Amino acid sequence: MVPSTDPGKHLIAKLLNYGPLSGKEQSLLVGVISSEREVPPDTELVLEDTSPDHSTLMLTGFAARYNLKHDGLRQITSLHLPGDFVDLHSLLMRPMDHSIVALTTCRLASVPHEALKRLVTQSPHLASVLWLNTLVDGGIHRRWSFCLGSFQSHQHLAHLLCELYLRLKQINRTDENSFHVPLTQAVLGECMAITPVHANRAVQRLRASGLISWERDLITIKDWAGLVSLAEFTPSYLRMSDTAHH
Amino acid sequence: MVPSTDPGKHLIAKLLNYGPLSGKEQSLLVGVISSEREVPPDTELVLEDTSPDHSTLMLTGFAARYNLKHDGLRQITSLHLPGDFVDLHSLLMRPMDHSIVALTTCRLASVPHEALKRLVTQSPHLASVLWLNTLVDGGIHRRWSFCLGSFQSHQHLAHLLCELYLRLKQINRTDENSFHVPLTQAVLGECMAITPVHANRAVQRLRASGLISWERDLITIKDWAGLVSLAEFTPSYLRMSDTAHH
DNA sequence: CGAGTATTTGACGAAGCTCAATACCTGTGG
DNA sequence: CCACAGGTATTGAGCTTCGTCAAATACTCG
Repeated sequence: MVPSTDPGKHLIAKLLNYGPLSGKEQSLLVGVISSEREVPPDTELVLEDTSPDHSTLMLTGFAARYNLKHDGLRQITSLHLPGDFVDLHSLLMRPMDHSIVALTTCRLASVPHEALKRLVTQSPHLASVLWLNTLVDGGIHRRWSFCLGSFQSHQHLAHLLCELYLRLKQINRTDENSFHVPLTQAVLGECMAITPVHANRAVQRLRASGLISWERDLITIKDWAGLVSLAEFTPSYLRMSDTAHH
Repeated sequence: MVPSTDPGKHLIAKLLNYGPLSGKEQSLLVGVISSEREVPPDTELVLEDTSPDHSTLMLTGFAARYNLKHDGLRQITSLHLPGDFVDLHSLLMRPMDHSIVALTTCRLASVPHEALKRLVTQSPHLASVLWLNTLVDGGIHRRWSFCLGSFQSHQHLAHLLCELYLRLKQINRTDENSFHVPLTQAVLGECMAITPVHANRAVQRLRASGLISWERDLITIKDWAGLVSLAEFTPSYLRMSDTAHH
């Protein structure tokens, strides 16, 4: 397997949104990234109740945190894109209180906890940047709770698409107003706590409203302002300093 | 106003669950707690889009984080009890992406961000403990998302009661199997994203099942195992080392 | 007692679920 | 090139949970 030219690229880009990082800090951080590997869809990356000794960084693909209900229903509590740590919190908070699964083929890297601990002890600034990274995570969780509680399915889907568009734009995975979301409607339903059938109806409602088009896994936003308005979307919770809001 | 005998008491007790703290670390932390005050119910403690220069610690009472939908609906995304920082994250993540309100009369203390920053720079261990505190917060958010998405109202309420019982027990605010929750059913409904009418039906369903009794603001758990089972409650996400599980 | 708030109850409507069937899409082997 | 298989998307009909609206009861404090 050929290693990525720059495994820390997306991570650094994201962290730079949160504040400046010296060249030294960047190289310290990139220096602890190792064990690059690729996994097929549906690979369980981290299981509930385990205590990993490393954190996993996404290089390519989509992954999700989830919890299972006793009847087998899977509730996805967050989606992860390239540049995201799927389990940075496992550094301090063990064992895991949820599982993590690759939703597509994913290229991953590992960061040993031991190396991370050395890093945050030696550099209070890097520590605060990583802390902030987990805080933004928490902010996204709050927003998902808000959406789960407050929105009807089509509004919720609109919000999810707004969030995904900006997060993908941040890592250069958008093209104009289009982006690829290689997830089934069933998986999106698991994010929004609705059935595949109803997720489909939400998709069709957004299509019919003229706000988006959606063919295969390619989503095109035809009316960003309209989508934002429908979703009551306010991007500040994503902490992107430079988001081009069209 | 008479100051508390020990404003940091509940906070320290909670943090000790996460790991040992030296006497010096404890006194450093307690040392930055100041500006004790009391506010009446419905006081807005922190407003969305503002950037506080201090974090607020709960000494007594109940408070909540919330977001507003455009139609005025208030979605509560977390509840805060004595010993909780309601906005520790505001240290690094500004401006606020949600508001915070006192649900009852609350006694509060402030911790200047400047002092906190000095603390976490000087003591990597205190930094990691405070980081972990925010991570547990995030874990609670994930669990609330899970409950919002997966449970029917009575199960969700059962889960909320399990969580409140343990969190109150941790700060010695329980008596045997009873505890006071001075919140209206309408407010509990805002936590679970259901209407007051439906929240009431959930309460009655739990009463009818014989799992709890509930008079005024006094809730008594008559069958902990049954409540836990109904709620599919697993307390690990609260990170209480010493929780007596009955 | 009386006003204001909180809880409770009932009848009906709406959002989303279940079940079942159908269409579509992609890759595979013949 | 076609037929097929498996997964994904789509559609429809009936059902459940929860919302809406309205009214009645109970509790709290002055």
